[in-house]
Amino acid sequence: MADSDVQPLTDKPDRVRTITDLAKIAGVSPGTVSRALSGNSLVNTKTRKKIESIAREHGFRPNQMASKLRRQKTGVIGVAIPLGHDVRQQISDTFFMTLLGHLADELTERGFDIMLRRVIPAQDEDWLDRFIGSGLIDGVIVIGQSDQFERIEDAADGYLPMVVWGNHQEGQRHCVVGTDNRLGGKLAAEKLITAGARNLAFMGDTQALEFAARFNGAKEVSEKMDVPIRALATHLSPDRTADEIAQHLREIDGQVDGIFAATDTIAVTCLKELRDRGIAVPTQLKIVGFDDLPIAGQTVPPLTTVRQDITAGAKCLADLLLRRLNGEDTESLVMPPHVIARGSA
Amino acid sequence: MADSDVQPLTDKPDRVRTITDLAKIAGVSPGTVSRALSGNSLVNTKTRKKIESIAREHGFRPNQMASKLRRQKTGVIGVAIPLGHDVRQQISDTFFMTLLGHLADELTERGFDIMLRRVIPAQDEDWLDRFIGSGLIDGVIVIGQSDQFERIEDAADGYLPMVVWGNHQEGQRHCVVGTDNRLGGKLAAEKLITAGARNLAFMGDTQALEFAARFNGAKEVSEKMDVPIRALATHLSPDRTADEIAQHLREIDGQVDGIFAATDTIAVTCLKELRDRGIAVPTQLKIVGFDDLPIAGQTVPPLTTVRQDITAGAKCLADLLLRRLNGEDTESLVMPPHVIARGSA
DNA sequence: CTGAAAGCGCTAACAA
DNA sequence: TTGTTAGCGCTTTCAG
Repeated sequence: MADSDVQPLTDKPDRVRTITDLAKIAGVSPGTVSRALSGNSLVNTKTRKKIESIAREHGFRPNQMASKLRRQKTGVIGVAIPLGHDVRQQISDTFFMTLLGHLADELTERGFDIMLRRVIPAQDEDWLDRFIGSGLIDGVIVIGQSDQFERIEDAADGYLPMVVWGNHQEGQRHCVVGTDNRLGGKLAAEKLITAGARNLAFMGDTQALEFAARFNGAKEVSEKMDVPIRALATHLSPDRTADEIAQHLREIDGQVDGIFAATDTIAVTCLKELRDRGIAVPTQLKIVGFDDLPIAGQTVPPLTTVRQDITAGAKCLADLLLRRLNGEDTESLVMPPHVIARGSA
Repeated sequence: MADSDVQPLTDKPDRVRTITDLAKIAGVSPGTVSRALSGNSLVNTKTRKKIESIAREHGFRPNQMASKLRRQKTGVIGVAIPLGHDVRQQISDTFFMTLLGHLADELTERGFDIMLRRVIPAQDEDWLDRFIGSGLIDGVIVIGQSDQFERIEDAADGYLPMVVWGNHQEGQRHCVVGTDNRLGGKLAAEKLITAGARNLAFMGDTQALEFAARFNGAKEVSEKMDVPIRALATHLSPDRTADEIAQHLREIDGQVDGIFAATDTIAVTCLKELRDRGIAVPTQLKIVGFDDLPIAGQTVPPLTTVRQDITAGAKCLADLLLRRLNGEDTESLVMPPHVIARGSA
């Protein structure tokens, strides 16, 4: 007689939360409810209809956590964005966010949910294994290798369903999708030199693998053509980057006549800075970017850049991951970059 | 003698997957392992050290799904992006993705994971209740009301831990964070008129609540100032939008001298189109955007726009959600917009 | 301080 | 076709 007659006001009395509640109301066993609601198994049509209608009536939603635990399948893909070489680089980086957007479209399309995790490797050595071993996800997509190449390699040895967006290196063990950055760098340098530049600078953070490859490609061409090229370090942190770039441009004033920017974002900032300082592009200084973000077509002059196909990249990441989820040991995929010639070089 | 002596080659013999495996090795009970690893409970220091070292040695990671199920807390925040009024609008929309990025930063900072879900309400009536009732998340942030205002209202009645990015309406029941779109619209129209425009057009999809409010604000000012304003519909789908805008600009040629673009993205496209057609901004035609995306400062002429503080917005969303997670029934938060005067008006 | 035991809510054999 | 039962791997009383 203690509290059985006290109707708690906060709870609706007939709230059906579990499959067992529902089973009681329907006068069947929990197993039958489970089968009826999951659709595939063999259940009498009449029983199923009844159960479905009761479920609808009471707004019943099965607890996915329990289901996932039991079935040992989550239907969730983890997406990790390691912020390694520059802790201040935010997840809000344009290229990565755009890729993430397309990835979300692709994975949703195929019925997967996405668990997004921003990771700062410096603060958490074990980030990848922890994510993989968490039991929360069926597979993982890593967006950007940052400075975590070795850690990713290690994880790949014992874990198949992982695909990485990034740079490809001869003989690497993890499955990567990305643009041929080295080739992209070559194309950029060629474009600048063809356009008449005779003293080049690369602007970007060469600690990041992909950027380093772009620089190396450009360097190869420069050396062959006997044109000097220097590297100017920038950081991706959006608040400091503009100042750094301005600083660099001041230092190289008059010496350099061709800039290869590691990303369109950097290129656009250069463009603006040069305009402010009254330096004409492309007559006095030529610029080539990388990525071909939507903004590239909108600047003045429009940015000549090396295109990465983000949409195709996202599709490939999803495709390969799904195949790996099925046990296939897929090859990496390196996509060819293309120069988009606009007005800046 | 059946299979106990058969060592399966696919499994490492000493793989420790469960807390029970670990307990056996350590010679303690599973309960003790759980306590030792979760840190908070009272366990003999020596026992704890031993368990921790065995765990490390075998690379043990506790299964989070099981833990979450048992504790009835997930540590996961759902982020839903409804794509209602325009199915073709991709999740890759710049403003939303930027907001998502900052949100990810905020929530990660506070120890939450993020479950991202792109939703097409037209295909799934029940999207919000399903997400909420899934047992997968502790709370939900909806980015953009799209055309789902009523559904969100309904869900809010029975579910506290939800915060929405969007427009605020007098007397609404769900907790929203957003910019005062109506005021923003007023400011934009005032700016255009002050700059000398005498015939305005609003460019954007007025089916979306937020955009409608921006338009209405602008209309209020126009009417008071006796300046005509017309609405030109666009869609957010990135591939079609440019053509639509070009079409509109052709139609209004010579009649309109001030454009209020619903977003910076639209404004930038206008700018480019006008430049291609040799129409001078701001002399012949003035333009004001909305959002103040990074790109706004980089165009030629730099875009005059109405600023929404995305970073602050993300912080607020996270703050309010956390307070709601603690049972507090928080108020909505409407942030004031600011005109950023640059060159286009 | 530690062990035993009872579930979190669901699914999948195995029986009936 | 349906009910029963035994867990998925973890946490948390309750005893000791």
